[in-house]
Amino acid sequence: MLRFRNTLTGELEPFEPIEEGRVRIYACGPTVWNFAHIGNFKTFVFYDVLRRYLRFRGYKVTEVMNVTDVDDRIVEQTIELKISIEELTTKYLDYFLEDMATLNIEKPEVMPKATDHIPEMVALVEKLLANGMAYEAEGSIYFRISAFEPYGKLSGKKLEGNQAGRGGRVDAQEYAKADVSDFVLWKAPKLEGERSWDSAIGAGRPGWHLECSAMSMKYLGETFDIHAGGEDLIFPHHENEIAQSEGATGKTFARYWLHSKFLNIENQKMSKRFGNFKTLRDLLENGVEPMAIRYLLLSAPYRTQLNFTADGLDAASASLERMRNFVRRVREAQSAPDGDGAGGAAAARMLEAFQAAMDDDLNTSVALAAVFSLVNEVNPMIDARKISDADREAILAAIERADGVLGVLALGEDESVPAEILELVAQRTEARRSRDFRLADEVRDRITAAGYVIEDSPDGTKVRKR
RNA sequence: GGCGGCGUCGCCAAGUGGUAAGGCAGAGGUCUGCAAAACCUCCACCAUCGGUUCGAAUCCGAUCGCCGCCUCCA
Repeated sequence: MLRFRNTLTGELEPFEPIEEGRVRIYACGPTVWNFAHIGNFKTFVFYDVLRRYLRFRGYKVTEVMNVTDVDDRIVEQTIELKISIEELTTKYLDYFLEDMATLNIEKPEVMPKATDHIPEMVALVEKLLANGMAYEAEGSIYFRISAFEPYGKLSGKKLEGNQAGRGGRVDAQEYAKADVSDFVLWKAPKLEGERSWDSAIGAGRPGWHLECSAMSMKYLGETFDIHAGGEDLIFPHHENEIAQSEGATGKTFARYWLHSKFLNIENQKMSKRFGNFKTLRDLLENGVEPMAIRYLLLSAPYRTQLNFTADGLDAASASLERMRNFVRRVREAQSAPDGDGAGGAAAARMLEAFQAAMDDDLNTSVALAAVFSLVNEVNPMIDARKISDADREAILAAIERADGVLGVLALGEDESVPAEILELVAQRTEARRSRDFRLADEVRDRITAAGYVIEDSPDGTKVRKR
């Protein structure tokens, strides 16, 4: 039985979608004003594993990930650079999509932009104005928290003990509010050159939380299954989404709330101030392979704080290498006609353990351990030539199925070796045959330098990338 | 001030009452012309102190240390 830890209750709950066989997910996406950083991608890889696993479990998945293309930072940035919102956000959205592909993150079914949904947001605000949960002040419109009784149910925060501004993040633009805790739904323009939209509720632009409520309801309905995000969004973002959504519809907004913990870099919070702020591109420039990054990001369960380190990347890379070598060995294993089926049985056990682990709130650490158990069981069988054709197929199918969720092996990738390299391999084989090992080693060094690895085996010399 | 999380092998990291998964790194060995890959063997008194229990890394309390959120950071 698949279970998730629901932030709303703190409990591990059996997952049951509203509609049989289909899951509707809303995942908080990027604000496209800059390059996304590695911490962002911990969360986005989590979303990806979530959707892939739901499909593994037979569900049809509809995931909506919003693209925030208007907010304070974007507005300030465009004014400073004297460019349009479109110019800035299109550029960084493109980079973002590239980065997602680099990390083998599947594209969500819907990626709506906030600026394309202004009418939906305005309609939501009108609804809240009509039922008295929102009010206008100096041209802006605010949500009246005192009008929504369950406020705080997600984050467990009580308004009394909560000191607004304690974290030093008070709204710099000082909007007028009836209560410090109230949040803005619609912002009247305050800055020179600030982009605003004319509407029935006045000229302005949407507040932070509004887009998520409007767009999730549009694409997923007033109540949907899973709402996911980073832990920092629990309060105030998701708390406010609940208030304005449920305040408007009177219905449960999202049923399961899943939040991923942040990562640290070398045991330290990632921050520009500490100089340890890393974008995906920074890492790639330093020669880190993308799949090692993905592997590291999912090597710990999404709800644990991950320590992202250079050593960790090296270890991830080596772990991946072991997995890839295993797949290659299984593929090339000589068929044993009298195999006893132990390989196939091990594959079945792996899938069972893998599913049990993932069923437990997506425990990717244990799921990876299941895969390595298979590696550890089957490798000796390969050495002993006990793998039959049926075993091989079962093992490869099981690995493929698991990697459909993990997405780290790139199984379909072209592994062909260029002719120049094959030529060198032939030269070396010739040198070895004439026992000219000096020359053979020299040639091997050249092959290594070109990024290929030589392996001599009883079945002949093999060469592969990297 | 309010709310919450965490301290497990050199590193990463599972395990939430029955006696420590997995990966990386390391040591020794097999195989190899040498390597590589693979295999075999080895590698943890679970922050500290006290308590509950037949039994605790796991529950309770205290202490020390680290971290997150508290109005626009995933």
